[in-house]
Amino acid sequence: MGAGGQSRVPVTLKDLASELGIHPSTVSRVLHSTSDVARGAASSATAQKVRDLARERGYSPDPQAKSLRTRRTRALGVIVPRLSDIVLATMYEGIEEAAAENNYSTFVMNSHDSPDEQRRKAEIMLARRVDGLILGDVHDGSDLLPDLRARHIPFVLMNRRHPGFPSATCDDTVGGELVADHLWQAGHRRVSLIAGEPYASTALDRTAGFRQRWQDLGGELPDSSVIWSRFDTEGGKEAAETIVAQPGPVPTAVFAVNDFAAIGAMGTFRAHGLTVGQDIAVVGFNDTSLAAQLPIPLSSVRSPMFQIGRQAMLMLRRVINGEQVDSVRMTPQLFVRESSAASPHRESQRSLAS
Amino acid sequence: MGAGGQSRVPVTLKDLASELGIHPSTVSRVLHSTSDVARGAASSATAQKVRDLARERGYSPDPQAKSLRTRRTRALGVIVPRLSDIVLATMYEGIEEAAAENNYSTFVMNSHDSPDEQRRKAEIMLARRVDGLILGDVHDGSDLLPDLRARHIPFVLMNRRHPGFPSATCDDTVGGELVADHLWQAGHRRVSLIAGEPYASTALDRTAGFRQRWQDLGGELPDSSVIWSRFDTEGGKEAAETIVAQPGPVPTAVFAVNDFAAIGAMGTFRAHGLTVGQDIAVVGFNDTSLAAQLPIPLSSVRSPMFQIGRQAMLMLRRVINGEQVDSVRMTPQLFVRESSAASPHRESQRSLAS
DNA sequence: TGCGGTTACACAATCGTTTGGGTAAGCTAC
DNA sequence: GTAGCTTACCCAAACGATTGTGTAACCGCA
Repeated sequence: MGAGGQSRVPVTLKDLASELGIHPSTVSRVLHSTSDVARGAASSATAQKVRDLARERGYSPDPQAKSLRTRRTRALGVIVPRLSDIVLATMYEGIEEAAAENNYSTFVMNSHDSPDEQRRKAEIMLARRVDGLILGDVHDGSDLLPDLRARHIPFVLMNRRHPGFPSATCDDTVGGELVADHLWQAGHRRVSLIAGEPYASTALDRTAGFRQRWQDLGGELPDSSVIWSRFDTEGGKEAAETIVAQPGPVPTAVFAVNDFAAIGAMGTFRAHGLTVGQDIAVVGFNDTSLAAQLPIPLSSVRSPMFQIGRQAMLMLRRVINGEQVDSVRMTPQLFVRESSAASPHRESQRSLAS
Repeated sequence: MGAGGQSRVPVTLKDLASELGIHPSTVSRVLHSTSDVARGAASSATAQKVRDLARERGYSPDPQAKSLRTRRTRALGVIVPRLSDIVLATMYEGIEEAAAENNYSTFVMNSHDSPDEQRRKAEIMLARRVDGLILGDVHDGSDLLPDLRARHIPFVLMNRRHPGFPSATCDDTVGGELVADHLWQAGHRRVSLIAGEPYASTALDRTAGFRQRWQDLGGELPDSSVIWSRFDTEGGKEAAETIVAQPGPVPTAVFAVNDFAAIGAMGTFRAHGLTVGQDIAVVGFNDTSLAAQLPIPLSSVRSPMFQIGRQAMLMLRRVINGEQVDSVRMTPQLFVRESSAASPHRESQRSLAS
């Protein structure tokens, strides 16, 4: 039987009203009024009877009818490249938690990082009349954003930022700087970057942060040492192949802007006879739950993914309520593990066995 | 601007009707009729004018108004333990694809594998008046299921099955058998299982399938060699600690019913000086994208996660339409990689260095 | 006694669709 | 010429909530 008792056809305001011999509008006002005294709507005795009966019958207002009248659905649309990316999935968990706390529900869709799909999915969400959108897959120079703004649609960005629009992100620039400091202090001088997708602000900022700090420290980072790649293991693998195939000595350290790319790269290095953590240092980004658990634990920059999701939802709520909001950039933290704990070998001019 | 042209306040049937000087109901019938001749509702000339104007104004019917009238929301509820589990996230991608193809939208929520939360989230979904539920987190002996059935709520199970209810799953029993065959043929005789959570049919079936086949082959598998654990890396790590701490020789092979548990276990074995793939074979389950890319590539049973998600959605659609459906169990496939490619050492009675 | 002010409700319109039932006009058939 | 059938529409009642505007009844008070 449980708490619900809800039958197939839900009970309506009218049902409650006729059972109590009063008008539906009175029931509505009682159940609706935030203050516990139903302000001028009903006597406290009636109010109590209404509330008791509502509870007993398991009344829950029909959201469709409510939305029709109020023009608010209390539903949000979330668009991410793919939910099977644990980074976005974790952010979504933050969104869901904050949404549930605020009586919002969320639709999620995958755009596979394709601008066309992104637009299509956004239109589907809007056709559903969501109250606002959280976009987790903005591309550099997207034309969807100004479009949405022109149509006065409430939205915020998540994970990736875009100038002129509110976003909840990790401070990726700082994240890149942390890695530069760490590798420099460990004595590395010859490094390569697995830089991610050039249309994503995460990749751009992490790379830029690293590069700027590295150069400030006196390091060199030629363009050829910055390899753009996909964010997954396959992308990291390919980038690592490129790195080992380049003329000259192999770098003593590699910074991959994503843990999965880092894992892919580790596999490749190992296949080429390099021991990660000894012959070559590897640092990832996001500190996904896997990083610390890998056979060779991976150094990684922890970004507060769950909190970013929460923030994004809370920001969107404020945008929906017509408030002005500022972007937030949450501070990351570097966790150094075995994959980059050692200093580079002296005889680091060694070339590959293969 | 763009394809939409949709302004802030969407255009309604009445808008179109008054602009054409006809009645809203006529417009509705024209836009509604599936056959391209609007059956008796309007002349083909009028019908064409209606369709043209609808397209031009970017009309899209208000789903709330429609639902209010039709008592169907074309929304589905999906409940999973957690979306940051790539297995469930991948299944969800399958659901989303199939849902989009059928003009359904989906709400997803995380239950964290807690029966209380599962029930709470289900009630939230039902309060939203979803047309049906996909449950990806059923526990053995759940009382929610009969409850939902008594309330005539359409639902299907996904990933985990439960006797008497329709589900889309991997054939986990076969999966376990595949691993037993593989390890037996490779010459292993002393194995341990990292068996997962005992309330999940996935864990139970994979374990049972392995165990049955192993015994059929003439192997022994004492209860003490079956370690129940969480599905994540941490769980795998702890289970592996238990295994190496047990009296007697370390097993030559370990089957973890989940890739993440397998990865955690690999880390532990390595920390104990065992080389995975040489001193100890490890096999995982699900063949997540990571498995093949690990520094030591992980043997794993591939379950068609995406297809399971698709199937679940298609089954639910049929349940919603009042059809009778049977459970589907999709066939898994074993991929043997370095982590279990070698045969056990001769002098496998060796004990740990630590 | 009568007046103004509250209290405690009821009434009805409205949101945007869908859908069962009209009905007027035109045509066919006899 | 009219019965009967189509064609091409219109009308109005829902669906379940919210909300602006009545309005009786009652109270206090002069």
